[in-house]
Parts: sequence; structure tokens; C-alpha cells
Amino acid sequence: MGKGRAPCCAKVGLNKGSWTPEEDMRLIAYIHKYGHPNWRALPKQAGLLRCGKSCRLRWINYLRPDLKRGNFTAEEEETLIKLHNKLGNKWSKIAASLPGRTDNEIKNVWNTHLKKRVAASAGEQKKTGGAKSKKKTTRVDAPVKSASPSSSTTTATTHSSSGDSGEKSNTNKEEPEVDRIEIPVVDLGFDFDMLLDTVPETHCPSVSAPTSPCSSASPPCVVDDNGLLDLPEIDIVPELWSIMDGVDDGTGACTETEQAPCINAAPCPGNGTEASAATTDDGQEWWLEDLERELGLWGPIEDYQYQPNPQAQSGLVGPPSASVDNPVTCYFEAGPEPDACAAALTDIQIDL
DNA sequence: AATCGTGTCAACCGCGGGACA
DNA sequence: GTGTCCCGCGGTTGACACGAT
Repeated sequence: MGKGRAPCCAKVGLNKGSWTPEEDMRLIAYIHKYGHPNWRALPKQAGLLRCGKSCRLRWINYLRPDLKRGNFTAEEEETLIKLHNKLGNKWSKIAASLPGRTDNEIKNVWNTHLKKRVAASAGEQKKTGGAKSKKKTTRVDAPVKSASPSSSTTTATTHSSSGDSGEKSNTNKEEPEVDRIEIPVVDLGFDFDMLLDTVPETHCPSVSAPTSPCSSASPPCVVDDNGLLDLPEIDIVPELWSIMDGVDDGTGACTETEQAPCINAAPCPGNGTEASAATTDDGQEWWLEDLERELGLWGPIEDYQYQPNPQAQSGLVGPPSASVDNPVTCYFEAGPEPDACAAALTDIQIDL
């Protein structure tokens, strides 16, 4: 402890709190393309006003492609209870036995539902002599709301990133037991690589030959003036990066690893990112689409009406504006039909 | 309809451990 | 052998949603 630890984001003026869709997409797009060989350097390279820690957390707990979203199944809960009996609060170890679940999620589920349930169950056993098996007979009386993650047969827990509003109704999963959702490859008409086009060039790793199968459309770090989605460039005072650089290694320049983020290895197998499966052509297609579904990007088009607002302000720095003012937010919130979405996005440039 | 209380969960914080120079 | 850096873990918090009154 206290080994000259770097100040966290709060101390150097970086963003904190909830992630905006823009930030999410930026992070997704970046990791999708370059992986995350160095969390600390990632925000800078991706043009994110976040600390590496925050990016890592967001990725691990929310954006990772292999996350199993939705309610815990009865089996998972059973496993969790058993493992907790055995391991205690070793959430990461428990998470290792529950594929697709994060330690954070497991911790939350335990603290909010299972702990009470187990306690209640234990109390009941005491009362009744405790001879009953611990089969999940207490589910019904668990003091949880119907939409709680533990009630696997009810409404799915959602993990929308579109702010915290309206998230409970967006992404219902009918089959929480499914480990992997098989999603047919669909041409979205939207390439995540276009997001990377907006990564500030100076912050871009100099990768000469992106190997991302999804990068067919555009080379990295080239701002396309032809109407590709322009995420707002972040107006970051140079001092901020200086601070971070100073915190990093003092060079301020990309290190070797930063220069060549593990494209081939990306997203860095064995690094806690199980996204390695996504490095294959199919895998990338799969998880991006899966993520889009989870984020509510798929759905009816009726409500999707983007109205460019010239006075719209960037949602990246500062409070996110209403979705109608922000195509990216709109993209996340409205569940646009792919073509329409792409069309809308390509028509729009977000200005600071 | 408004207010209050509770539950949920994403995100933050601080620390420890391992890797590396 | 030592110091530094980064990653990951576990505990905690704050904002939000929703149900009850």
C-alpha cells in the first residue's frame, strides 16, 4: 500500500460517475480494435476523459462481450451459495466458477438477495428443526422485487448503458439460461471502426495494419469527412494529459506496448478479458451484435426520430444531452433499425 | 398526485500482490 | 534486493427506480 500510488481521476479532473453512451462506444470501439494492453494508457489513446481504472471497471463489469446478462438462474444462485459457503467473500474466485458473471455482479446479488435468503433459510431451518434440504424453496419469499436479478423467471435485469433512465424496460431476456445468445450476423450498416476515426490522432496508437476484421471500411485514426459518425472530440487541456503522463511513466509518449496494442492478442487473453473469443472474425461480429442487443440498439424504429440540434452540446463532457440532441445517445436509447441508424449517424456530426 | 422508504446496482475507493526495471 | 508501476480485489457509496402510504 501507498507505493506512490497515482492519483485517481478525481484528483486530476477526469470524468467520474456514470458513463455516457459516447464514452461506452468509444471504449468499446477502441478495445474492439486495439485491445487493452495497458489500461492506464488506454483512456488517452481512446480519447476518453477517464482514468484507466474506470475504463477497466466499465469494461470488465459491463461492456465485456462475454458477459452473461440478465437474471441469475437458479443453478447459478445455487452455485453461488455453495461457493460462498466454501470460499467466503472471494468474489473473484466465485466469479471464476460462474462464467459470464462478474465479481461485482455476484457481490451485488449476494448482498442484495442471497444473503438474506440464506439467512432466512437458516432461521427457518432452526425453527423447523433444520432437517429440510436446502433446495431453493425460499425463492418465493425472498424479499425482492419482481424485477430483481435473483428472480430468474421474471423480468430480466438489464444493463443498459443509456444512462440510468428507462433501463429497466429496454433489454428483456427471455431465456436467461442461455450461456451465449446466438445472434445471426446482420449487417448493421454501422461500423464501430468509424468511432475510432474520431479518436484524436495524437492519441491514437500508431498501428499500421489493423487486423480487425471489422475494420474494412476505414483505416484507423483517419477522420472521415464524408459523414461518418463524429463523436465529439474531447477538449482536454494538455496539462491533463501531462498529469496523467507524469503519473504514468513520465514520458508522455506511447510506450512500445502502447504503440502496438495487442491487436493479435487483443483483447489480451489471460488478462482477465475473456474477449479473446471476440478476436476471431465471427467472434467480433458476435459480441458486438450481442452488445448492441443488450444495449437496446435493436428494436422498432417507430420512435427513432433524430432531430439534429445545432445547439446540441456534447454529451461526452458534461451531462449527456437528450437523445434527440445526440445521435449516439439516440443510437443507444432508441434501438434504431440498423440502416436508419447508420443513415442518421452518417448525416450527423456532433460539435462541441 | 405527492411523498417517503426501500431495494438495486453501477461505480468509486483504497489496498495488496505481482511484474518489472 | 529495492522501488515503482499496474492490475485486480473487496468493501462501500450514491443515484435511481419502484412500491407503499
